[in-house]
Amino acid sequence: MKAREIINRLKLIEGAHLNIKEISKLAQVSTATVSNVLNNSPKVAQATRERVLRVIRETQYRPSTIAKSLKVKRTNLIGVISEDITVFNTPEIINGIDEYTENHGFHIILNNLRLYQRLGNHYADTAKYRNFIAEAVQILLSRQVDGIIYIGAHSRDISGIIEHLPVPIVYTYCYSAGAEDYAVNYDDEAAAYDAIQYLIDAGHRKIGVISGLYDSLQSQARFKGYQRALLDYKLLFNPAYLKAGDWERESGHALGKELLTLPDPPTAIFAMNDLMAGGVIDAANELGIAVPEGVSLIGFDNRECSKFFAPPLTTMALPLNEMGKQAVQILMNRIVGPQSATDAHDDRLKCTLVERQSVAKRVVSAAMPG
Amino acid sequence: MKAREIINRLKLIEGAHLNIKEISKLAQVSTATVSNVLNNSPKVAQATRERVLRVIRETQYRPSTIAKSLKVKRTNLIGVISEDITVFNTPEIINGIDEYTENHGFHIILNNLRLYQRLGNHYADTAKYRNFIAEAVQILLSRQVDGIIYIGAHSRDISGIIEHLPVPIVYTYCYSAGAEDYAVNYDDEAAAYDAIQYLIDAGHRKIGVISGLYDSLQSQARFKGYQRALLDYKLLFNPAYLKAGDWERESGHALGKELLTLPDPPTAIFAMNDLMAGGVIDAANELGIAVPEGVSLIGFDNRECSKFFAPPLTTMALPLNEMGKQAVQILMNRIVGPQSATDAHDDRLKCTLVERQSVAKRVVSAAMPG
DNA sequence: CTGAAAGCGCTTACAG
DNA sequence: CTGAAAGCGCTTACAG
Repeated sequence: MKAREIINRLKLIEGAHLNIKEISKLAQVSTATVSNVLNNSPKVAQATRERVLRVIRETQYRPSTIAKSLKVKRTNLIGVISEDITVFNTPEIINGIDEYTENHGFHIILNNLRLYQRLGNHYADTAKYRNFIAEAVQILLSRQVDGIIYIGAHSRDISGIIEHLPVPIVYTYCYSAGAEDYAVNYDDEAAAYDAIQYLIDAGHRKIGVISGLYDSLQSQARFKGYQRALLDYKLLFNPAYLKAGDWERESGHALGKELLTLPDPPTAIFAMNDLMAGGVIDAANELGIAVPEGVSLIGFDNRECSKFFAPPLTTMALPLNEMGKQAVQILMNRIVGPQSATDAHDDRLKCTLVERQSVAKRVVSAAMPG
Repeated sequence: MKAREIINRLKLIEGAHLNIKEISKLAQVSTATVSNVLNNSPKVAQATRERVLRVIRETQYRPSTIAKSLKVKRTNLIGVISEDITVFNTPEIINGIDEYTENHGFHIILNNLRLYQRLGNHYADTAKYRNFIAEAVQILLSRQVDGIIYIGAHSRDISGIIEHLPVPIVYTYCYSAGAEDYAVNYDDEAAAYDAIQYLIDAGHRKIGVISGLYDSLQSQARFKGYQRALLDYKLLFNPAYLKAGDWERESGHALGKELLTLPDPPTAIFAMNDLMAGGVIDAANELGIAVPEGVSLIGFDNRECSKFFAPPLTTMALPLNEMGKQAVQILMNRIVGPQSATDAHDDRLKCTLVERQSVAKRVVSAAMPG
C-alpha cells in the first residue's frame, strides 16, 4: 500500500509533522477537500470524506492550529491574567474557566503576575503594578488571544488600569467601573445578609460582627447586609457589637476577646473571614467559652482550613468556580457578538452557606418575629 | 505628516491590527528590513533602524506571534497539563514554571484535567484517566507547543500513560520510569531523615511515626529516611511506635491516641502529612496532653492550614516553586538541544523544615551520641 | 546594507 | 462535489 510506505518513511524523520498537502496527496484529493472534511463541511461526498478520514486516522494527522488561526484570524485562545495564582481564590476560578473553555474548543494561555511574590505587601504600589499588567496585556495581544479574563487577588477597583483594548476583557474578583467593562463577582451584601439571617433563624438576637479593613469595599457591602438583616427582623443595631478588624487572625483574636468580655456579650459572632473566625476561636478557648455552646460563630470564604477548625467552621462559600464560568461565558458572548446586551456589566453571584458545627440553636421567646 | 494620516485612518477601523507590510510602507523600507529590526538583526543601518522603530512606536505595532510561529516552527509555548489545579501543590508549581518562562520569552498554555472533579475518589480509574490525558496531549500538540510539563495531583508512577511524543515532556509531582523520561520531585527519604534528625537533635529518643497509606511510594521512602536516621544515631527501632495511617485527619486522631496511650509513649511524633498531624493534636487535646510540652509533633507538606494549628505546626515544606522552575528548565534544555546530558532523569529536590512551635527541646543524658 | 520572492500550513471564495 | 489559487503575517536565504 502506497500510503503505508510514505507514512513509514515519514515516521523515520524525527518528530515529523504531516501537513495538509501530504494528506491530500495520500488521499488523492485537493487540500481544499481535506480542509473541508476537517471542518465538517457538508459539501464533500461521503465516499471522499471516508477516504480522507482514513488517511487522517492512519497517519495520525493533527492539523496545525497555528496555521488555521493565521488564516481565520481567530485563535480560540483566551488570555488569563491572574494577579497571583497562589492566592486561594484563583485556582478555583481558573478551574471554572477551564471547564467552560474546554467544552467550547477554546484554550487558556496563562499570565501570572505573581504580585505578592514581586511586590510583597506593597501590592498596592500602583506604578509597578500598572507596568506588570500592561506588559501582560501586550504579550497576550501579540499572541492574538481572542479575549482576556483578569483575575484579581482580592476584590478591589482597578478601573482605568487597562486601557482600551482591541479584544474584549472581563474582570473577576475585582471591579472595573468603566462603562464598557464587565466584571463578575460575588454578592457581598446578600452573603452577609444570609449569614445574619441564618444566625437569627437559629434564635440569636445579639449578633456581634468583626469586619475586615473598614474602608474596603467588601467590609462596607457586608456591613450593609448585616444592617439590612437587622432591620428586616426588627433587631436593634448595637454599635458595641461592631468591631473593625484587618482580615488577619490576630485581629479576630483581639476583637473576639473584646466582644466576649462585654458586660452583655453577643451570643453569636459573624467574622468577615475565616482567618478572623479562627482568631475568635482562640479567644473563646482562652476565656473558657465553648464554641458553639457558649458563642456561635460564622465565617466567610470557606477557606480550606476552616473545616479543620475545632469546631469545624460554618462559613459562607464563595462561588469561585461559577465566577470563572460566568466570566468566560460573558467573554465568549462578546467575542462572537460584541453587542450581546443581555449580560450584566456588574454581575454578582450568590454565595452559599456551608453548615458545619460552629453555630448552635437558641430557644427564643415566641413573641419574636421571623 | 503622511504616517500620521494613515495611522489615524487605521485607528478608525475597529480593532484594526497593523501588519508588517503596512509598517514597511510607512517606514519606506521592505518588510525584510522591518523583520530584521524586530529581531535585532545587526545587519540594518542605524538610521534605518531608528526610522522603523519610530514608526513601530507611533503605530503601537505588535507583531503577530502566530505568523512568526508558523514560519519559524517554534511557538515558545509550553503546554502545562495539571491533573487538578485545585490541589494544594499545583498553583505553586505553576508559579515556579511561570516565573522561569516569563524571563525566557516562553508562555504557558494550561490544560487542567480536573481529575478530582470529574473522577471524584475514583481518580485512579486508569481507563478514563488515560483518555483525558491523551486528549489533552493531542490538543496541546495541535497547538504546536514546544514541550509539555505534566503536574501530578499526588506523587505516583504514571509510566506508560503518555506514549512517544514529538516534543519533550517532563513530569513533576509524579514519576515516570521510562528510560527517556524526566521527572522532578522532592526527596521524601531525605526529608524524613531531616525531620527525624531535627527531633533527635532536640533531645528526643522515643519517636513515633504515623505514615500515610502504607503502600504508597512516599510512605515507603519516608519510612526509609526514618530508619536511616535511627540507624545513624544508634537508636533502636520500636515497631510499636510505627502506625500506618491513610493521610486523613481522622487517622492521625485515632493513631495518635494509640501512640499516646502506650505504656511507654513516644515523646515526639512524626506525622507524614499536616492533616494527620492535626489529628494528633486533636488526640492530645482529648487526652489532656499539651503540644509540645507533653509530646512534640512534626508534620509534612507545610499546608497553609498548618500555621493555624494550635500550636502552629513545625513541618517539612515542599520545594514546589523550585520543582516548577527545575521542570521547565530541564524542558527548555531539551527543547533547544535534545541531548543536554547533564540533567538528571529523576531529580529530587530538598525539602526545608519550617520551624514553628510544635516541637520542644528535651534534656538528654550526656552519654547519648549525636 | 536592502529588497524581491518564496514559503510556513492552513482556509475560502471562485470556477468548473 | 472538487480543485487551483490567493492570501493570512511573518522570516529567510539569496541577489544585488
